[in-house]
Amino acid sequence: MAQQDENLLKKVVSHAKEYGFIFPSSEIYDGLGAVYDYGQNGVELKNNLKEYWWRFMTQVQDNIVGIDSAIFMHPMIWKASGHVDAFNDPMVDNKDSKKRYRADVLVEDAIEKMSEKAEKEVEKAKKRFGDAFDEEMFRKTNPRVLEYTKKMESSNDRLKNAMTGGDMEAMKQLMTDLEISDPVSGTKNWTDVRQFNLMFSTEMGSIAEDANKIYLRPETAQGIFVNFLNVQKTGRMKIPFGIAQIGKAFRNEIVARQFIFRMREFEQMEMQFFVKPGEEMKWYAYWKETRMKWHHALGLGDANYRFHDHLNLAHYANAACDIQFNFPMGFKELEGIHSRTDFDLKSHEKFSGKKLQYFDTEGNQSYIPFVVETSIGLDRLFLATLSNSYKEEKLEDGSDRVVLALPPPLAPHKAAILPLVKKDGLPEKAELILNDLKYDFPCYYEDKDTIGKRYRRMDAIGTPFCITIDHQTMQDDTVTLRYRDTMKQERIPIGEVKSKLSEHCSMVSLLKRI
RNA sequence: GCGGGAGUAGCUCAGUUGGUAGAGCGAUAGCCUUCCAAGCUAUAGGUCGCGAGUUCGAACCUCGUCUCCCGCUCCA
Repeated sequence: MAQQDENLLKKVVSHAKEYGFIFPSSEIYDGLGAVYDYGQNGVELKNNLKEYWWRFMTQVQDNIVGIDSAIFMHPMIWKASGHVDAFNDPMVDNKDSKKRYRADVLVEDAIEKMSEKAEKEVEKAKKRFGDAFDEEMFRKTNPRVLEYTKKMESSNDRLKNAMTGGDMEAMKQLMTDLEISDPVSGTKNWTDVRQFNLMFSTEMGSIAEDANKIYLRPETAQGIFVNFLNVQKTGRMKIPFGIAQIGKAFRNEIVARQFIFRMREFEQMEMQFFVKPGEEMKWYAYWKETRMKWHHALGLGDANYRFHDHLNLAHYANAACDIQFNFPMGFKELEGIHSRTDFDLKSHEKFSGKKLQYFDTEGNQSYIPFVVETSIGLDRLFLATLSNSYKEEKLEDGSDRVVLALPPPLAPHKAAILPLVKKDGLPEKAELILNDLKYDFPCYYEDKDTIGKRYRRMDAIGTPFCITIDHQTMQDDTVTLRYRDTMKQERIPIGEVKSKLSEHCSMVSLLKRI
């Protein structure tokens, strides 16, 4: 089973490359790790996925508007958001066990152990002295307990200093002093401690000495938070309301793998929904349900989705879950829904010194709204759609075909216009039909090779319909309409082609299913 | 970053003990063809991932390096 799925991912990767969906970035220079480019078909599919999300959020929901904020933002924003502290991990490897650890976690564990030892001494003494035991005095005077306590305090200080100062040598020294050994190998054979900063940085300003270090945003959400009042005031938005954004984000992943599932440059579709404090759980539940409906409407199979509630909550959240999808690698996070409380707005208020409050005319009071966030990885949605649509079929005549059974509204081309033969005026007739259709639907024209070959090529890029022009067309203005998934054909008048395509391919019909 | 595996045409691969590269499919042009990838002809495309070393001579041997895959690690 796992083997099969592993092969499926491989097949999807090579299919994506072979048919112009996804190419490795900078391929002629051997590629760039965990960065990918979208090709001629990939960009269409991706744009359609964006449209499906954007129209649902900003058009169908009547209290959500969109923005497009810059990737560069004031460095202080990432202090306020907590990313500068939380996105910095000191890592260390044990050379014997080949295991990697977070150095600060190892140190914290060691300190924790010391605390346990000290408590044991106290417990022992308690038993020995019974009622006469003066715990406070014991802690202050017992040499062993004192030593532990002193060492814990100094270690804590050193850890804090090393973390805030980014001093990795001090961190290593602290590990040495605490005699930390690897729980697996038991040895103290460590590599140097190295800082892994998950945010990309660059300098703004062309003179190096004067330049300010700025970050490429690791999430799009902060662009929404810092524009909260701009949008609320200029749009005269009333709570509850939402702000949606689609954009690139960047994370310097230590190991980025599994194709476009985890990339260093990726695209997020985020919506922050601002609500009255105390009502956040109601809206959290609402968005959980609504987002799942949105996914189900795509038709990739309801059983391929599930909720995964977070037990360990991030620093900003009071409730959080993922919508997981059944990827070729198993169920993995596709979308996150978080109740972010007022953490972000409150923090930006503090760091910027500007009020970020909403005046509620009904209650005649102002407050910092609470936020419910939905955040989906566009590239992950792309992978979910692509891998789920990839089908290898054995046909009755024994031949094979590969078909991308994409939801028709998402397909790069809605129809292929195919003259059966390249003579007798068929190509000219086909061109007339193409010219009539191409303003409403992206079409693909092809007059090379046998008709069967052309059908298979269209199957491979997920074109839901093939319109074939034959000799009968010249006589009665009918064409054959071939369905991608069933391979069935029907003959219809040219005049009915448009309504047929609309019926199956329109984004509106998809949106109405939600 | 560590360990293991891999890298030859767009794709799948062959290449015998080292003697300066082949096939099928695909692509392009043309011919032929009335409906599910298989007819005919011609053409293009590779300094064998990259760099060094050994050798008269390296796709093949040695070292380094890059990329990809798997595992560990990390993951808001």
